[in-house]
Amino acid sequence: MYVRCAACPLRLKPVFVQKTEQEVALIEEWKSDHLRLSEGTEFIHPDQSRSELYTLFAGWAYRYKELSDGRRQILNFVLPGDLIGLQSSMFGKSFYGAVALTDVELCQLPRRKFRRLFERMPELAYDVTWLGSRSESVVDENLLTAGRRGAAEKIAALFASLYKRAETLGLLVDGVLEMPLTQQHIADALGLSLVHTNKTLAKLRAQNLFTLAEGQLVVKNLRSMSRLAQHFEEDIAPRPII
Amino acid sequence: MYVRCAACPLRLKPVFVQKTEQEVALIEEWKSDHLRLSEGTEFIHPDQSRSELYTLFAGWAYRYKELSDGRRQILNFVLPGDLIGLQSSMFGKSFYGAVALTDVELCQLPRRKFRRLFERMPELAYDVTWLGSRSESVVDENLLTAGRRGAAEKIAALFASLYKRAETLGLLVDGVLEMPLTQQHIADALGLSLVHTNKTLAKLRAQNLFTLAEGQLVVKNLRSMSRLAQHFEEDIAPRPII
DNA sequence: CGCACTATTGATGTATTTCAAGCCAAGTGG
DNA sequence: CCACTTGGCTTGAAATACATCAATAGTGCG
Repeated sequence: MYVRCAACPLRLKPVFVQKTEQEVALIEEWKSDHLRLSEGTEFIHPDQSRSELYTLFAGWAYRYKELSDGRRQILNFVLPGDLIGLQSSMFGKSFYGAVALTDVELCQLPRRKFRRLFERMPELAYDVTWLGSRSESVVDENLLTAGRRGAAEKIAALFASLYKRAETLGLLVDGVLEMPLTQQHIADALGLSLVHTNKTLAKLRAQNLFTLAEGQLVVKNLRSMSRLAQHFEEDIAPRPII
Repeated sequence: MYVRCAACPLRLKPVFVQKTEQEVALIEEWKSDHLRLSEGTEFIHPDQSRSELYTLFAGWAYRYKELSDGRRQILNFVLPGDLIGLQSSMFGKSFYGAVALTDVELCQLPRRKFRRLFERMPELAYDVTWLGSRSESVVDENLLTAGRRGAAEKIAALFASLYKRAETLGLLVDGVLEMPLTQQHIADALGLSLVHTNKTLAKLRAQNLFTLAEGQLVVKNLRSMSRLAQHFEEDIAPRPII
């Protein structure tokens, strides 16, 4: 059940910076729990203060904010190896919520030990900062998408970006990405209505750049897809994992 | 000309965590230059690697990204005390650009000393991470705005947010905020066209929630403004400054 | 079976963009 | 001094992208 960092299969993937045994031992010392949550569980609540810092070990999640009348914006999707909950660790409360998109496993890193990290484990502290920075760069790109891309470009940019991230993580099986998003999630991530998302998806499918059925995404021509989206950023590798 | 950290007036403001003399000395040791740039200068260039880490000492700036056909999205506005350039310090290159909106002064913090910060000055490293997190939370909110607020709400949210930030910084003079944004900047920050921004501004002015003329913004009813925008976040204080 | 959730499609309404023109103030070169 | 440009702001009209309303259909589930 419990996954020890020393025996962690995720951190062995080539995307990640490989740590020494000693470093891994430090991380293991920090890690306080290995959580398994089922699909749909909200594990960080807006405006509340209970949440810890987590590394997503398996599954997908997303961060979101919403307006008081219910309009919802997904800020970014969280994939294995990503750190989540840094803001609440620093400010004591979270301005966003986070929800498991599939069943997930989370490595819990208690925030009460967070402050001392900077004195005792500077390497790790650096990695936390690095991951926080990368997370911001993802949100930057999503803001560009929401603000300045048209509906078709938005969808293309989202798919291109997820596909590239999944590829770096070795998550593609014969080019197929198991993508647990409903059209409502896609709409909420892109700032579109559900109906318009559906119609734009239909038009895009006709262009034959990708196939998407039953949660299986295959991008057949990543180059054209990226061109359509004007999306040219690659995922950063190697990167740290905690 | 050169502003020594020990004699820095900015850090004395009540918004900021007051540091001990010793801590300030450490910051001063890190600081390598005090730059003065004129309005319009781009001091961080997308995809390039020359930029350092900076604290904005005086003036306004903004971060932006753009698509290859010229569509531009302003990611956030940078006010005195804000840290900028963290991404380039971590990744070696920047995915965004940064431009001075007014004449500005920047405290330059060379990134070659950045890594060692974590070993030698853990307090400072913590503050850097803190400021990085806050920066992300600002972008989060801007993404919510771009994705899910209508035009009038967008403008109201932007003005409410800037006004609140300025207030915490003590930048208001008799309730007047000297705001160096053109309508094009507002449009680019909100994901609107210039024309629609202008027309929406006209409609909003008719509602008498604020006045804006010649770069002087006065929010007459911040409560109503925030309600219209559904913007309820306060700026975080006290906060660190480097 | 009924219920909830997801995808789909057509019709209609509206928000926003684009195009086009004009205005004003400030700067610049003759 | 003027003629001329430039940047920012403003306005109207037309085009379009996107949202909303409404209805249907398939799927899994208690």
